[in-house]
Amino acid sequence: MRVSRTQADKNRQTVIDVASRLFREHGFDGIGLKDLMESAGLTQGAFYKQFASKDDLAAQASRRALESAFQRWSAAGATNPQDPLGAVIAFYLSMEHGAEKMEGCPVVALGSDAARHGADVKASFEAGIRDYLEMLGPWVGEADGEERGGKAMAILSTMVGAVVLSRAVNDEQLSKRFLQAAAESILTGSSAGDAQHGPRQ
Amino acid sequence: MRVSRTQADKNRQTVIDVASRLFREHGFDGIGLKDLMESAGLTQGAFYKQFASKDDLAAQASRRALESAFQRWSAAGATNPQDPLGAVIAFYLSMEHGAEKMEGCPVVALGSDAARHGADVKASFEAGIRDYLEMLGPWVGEADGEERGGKAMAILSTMVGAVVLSRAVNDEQLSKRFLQAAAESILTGSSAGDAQHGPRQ
DNA sequence: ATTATCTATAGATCTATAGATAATGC
DNA sequence: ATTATCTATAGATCTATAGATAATGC
Repeated sequence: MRVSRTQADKNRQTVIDVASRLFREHGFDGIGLKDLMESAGLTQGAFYKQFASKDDLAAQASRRALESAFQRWSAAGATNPQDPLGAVIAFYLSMEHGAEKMEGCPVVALGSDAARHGADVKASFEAGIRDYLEMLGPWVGEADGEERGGKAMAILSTMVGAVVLSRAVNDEQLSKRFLQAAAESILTGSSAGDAQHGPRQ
Repeated sequence: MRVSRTQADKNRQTVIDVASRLFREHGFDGIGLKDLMESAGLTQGAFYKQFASKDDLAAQASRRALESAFQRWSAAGATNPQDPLGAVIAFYLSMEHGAEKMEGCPVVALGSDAARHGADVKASFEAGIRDYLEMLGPWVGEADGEERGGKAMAILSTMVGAVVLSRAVNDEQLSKRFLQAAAESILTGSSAGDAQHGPRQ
């Protein structure tokens, strides 16, 4: 029954990966260790040799989720070096992102949950959020220093809020309008709807 | 043991009120019916004569929470008829609001949870969110119709996102900066930090 | 007679631990 | 000899239901 140390390491990574997705889908309290471990191909009993507690896993899975989201941002930005911010916004503020809770932004999927959890989970979120901000900073096309940081924070707030709101309603049309309004607000730098009234949906 | 019909009605309202606060504090999955009912001064057994299921209560408590939040917006806006938007933002984007999860905005406290729940819970959120938007509409000082609606949606997104982000991190200074950056971004209508670099904290 | 609430409980699930097993690592 | 995983289980808690009780509503 015992496996090699490298295999054990791989198993632990798998658990963290699986948890980073299943927590986003069901919330920290919405899925148990039994289902989590079985989704990773192990049994519940193996859990406590790898993690101190469910909260410990929550913190590690949060970190992993934020890292993976950061890589998606990075990849999206690289598709259009002329306008990386536009590229990130195009995927982040899309209905597709709204639909894929499991792989989507962990701040949206678990932000409300994180606020209720301990310092470890919040530390994971804080580190990931700082990474987001550092990536956004050079893209916001503004002076420097404090102004730039402020603008990046405002943009990130708008993005997160728009997807949270779009996922909390039934009406798909309303969801879409939240995403569009946020994108327009960010890209025009001021108000929404300036450039288009037409049939672009 | 039986109580009058009016008393039973009052009890049901109390359960909904209590749930609207405790769900915001602990999440839908973070508190059980036993604690919920005892906090309302009843026992668990009385629950199912009043509600069809826990999800049913979640939907009703969400509606109640959104209504109560709407009234706070309304009251805040009324304190400064010259600048109701500024007044709402002053309380919404404050550290005090960040601290009071139980009485604060339910979209922030339960947005991630609502996205995972059924159509009833989402209907409650949708109705409340539409109320927010209708209130914001006339305040955003923009043309009319679609533009105004878009701007209201972008502003609401920024507000919700900023408080979600500010609650998900440990560093209080970072929390504050999210709230400030969002407020400045909304009030200047464009970028953040234009008007102030000084010691206003 | 009806019914709002109570006590009690069924049946499932939750986190965490204990002890057995079998393969690794020395 | 150590240890990663397994099976099994303790003890708590969860949602939901059943039946008893006692007051209301007719």
